[in-house]
Amino acid sequence: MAQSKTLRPADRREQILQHAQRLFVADGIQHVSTRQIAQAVGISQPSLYAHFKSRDAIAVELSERAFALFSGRMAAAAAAGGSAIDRLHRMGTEYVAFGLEHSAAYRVAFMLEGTDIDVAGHDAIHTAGMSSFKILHDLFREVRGADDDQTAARAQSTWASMHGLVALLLARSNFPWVDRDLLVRQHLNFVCEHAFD
Amino acid sequence: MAQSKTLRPADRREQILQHAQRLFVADGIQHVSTRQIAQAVGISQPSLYAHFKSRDAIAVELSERAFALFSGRMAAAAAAGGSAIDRLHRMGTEYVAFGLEHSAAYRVAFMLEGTDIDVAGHDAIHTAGMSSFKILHDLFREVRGADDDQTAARAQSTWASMHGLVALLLARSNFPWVDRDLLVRQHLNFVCEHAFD
DNA sequence: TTCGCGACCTATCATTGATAGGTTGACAGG
DNA sequence: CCTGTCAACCTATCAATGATAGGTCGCGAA
Repeated sequence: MAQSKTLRPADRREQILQHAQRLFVADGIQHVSTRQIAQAVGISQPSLYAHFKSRDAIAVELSERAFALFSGRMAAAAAAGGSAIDRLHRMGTEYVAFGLEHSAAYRVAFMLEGTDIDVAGHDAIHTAGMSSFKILHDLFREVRGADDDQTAARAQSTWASMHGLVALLLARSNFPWVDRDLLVRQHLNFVCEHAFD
Repeated sequence: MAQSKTLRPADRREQILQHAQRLFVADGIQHVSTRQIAQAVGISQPSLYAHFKSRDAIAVELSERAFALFSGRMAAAAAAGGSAIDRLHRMGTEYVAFGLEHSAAYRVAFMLEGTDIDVAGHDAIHTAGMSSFKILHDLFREVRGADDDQTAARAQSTWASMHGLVALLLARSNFPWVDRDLLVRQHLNFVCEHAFD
């Protein structure tokens, strides 16, 4: 090790997160062991537990950070001008782009099969997800001028459509998809075009 | 054990599958250990390996069986009469109903996060999934009278919308969804209504 | 210079999926 | 009714995993 034997805790923490993120993205969260992470960092496996309560806590922290970004992007997309359909379209674009870019975080937050992580117990992720959905829900309330179950159902349905595209592209990457840009563009157009009918 | 010490292999196999299915549905596939399954059946843990190559092979076999059912239901929905939109609506209804009823199988096939199962290597599931998508794709080809990327994209987009609803309901069952029937009905109406515009 | 805190290590645990090799019950041929 | 073969089953064990216990030693404060 060229580096000094001990590091400031915060720095070591960042170092662990950085290596873990790289490994998670490369191999999938559940295929990365604590020993792999420790080896990449250059410390012993039990030393990880001085910085994180558990293996999943590392994944959760990475997701929390990614979802702070997510919330911001969704809010910005909703706040920017344009018609309601324009705003919805922009939110959808951001949603899909986020899911595909931060696939490891997205999996933890919305496709939590395969980890024991219960998102409900992690406020930062839960809050970011709920507040982002609230932005979407508010848009539907505004346009429809109502706050009933029908309106909520439309918002949830729209979310489901967005999620479905991201989730399928991530989970079945070997499927003979058409060109991804074409698919995403057409899907968003379809979902947004009649969203407020 | 009241039962005879040894069973016909086929019977023991069925017995294992039956108990495994119950446990998988109750606790989630990845939280069920081979020892739990063995104990439920009343045999030793290594004895499972006389009947199945691996733990995941049990989940795969259950999924294969469920997906045989799935293919049949999708084909029947497409073959029944009515307008193109009627047929699409019926397929969507069957799709969502299947996913929610056979959630463990659906997870293995389409949400394979959390297991090491590579569906691509399991022909029965892969074939059932592909053939079911082909039925959907054919419907779009028929209605649009074309077989181009646009048409394929519409079919894939529709699949994504269906999947999204099932996947989110399964993965985020604690979310404050509106009444499930209302949500499903409205989602299907929305997806199908303008599908062929 | 010395002392204490804590970041780090080695050793170890329980649990997991999976394998090796012996044991015994059931059934066929005499 | 014996006897040999086959295989379903068992116990013992493995390697890998996430996690914990307890000792060690470098760094900053006194």
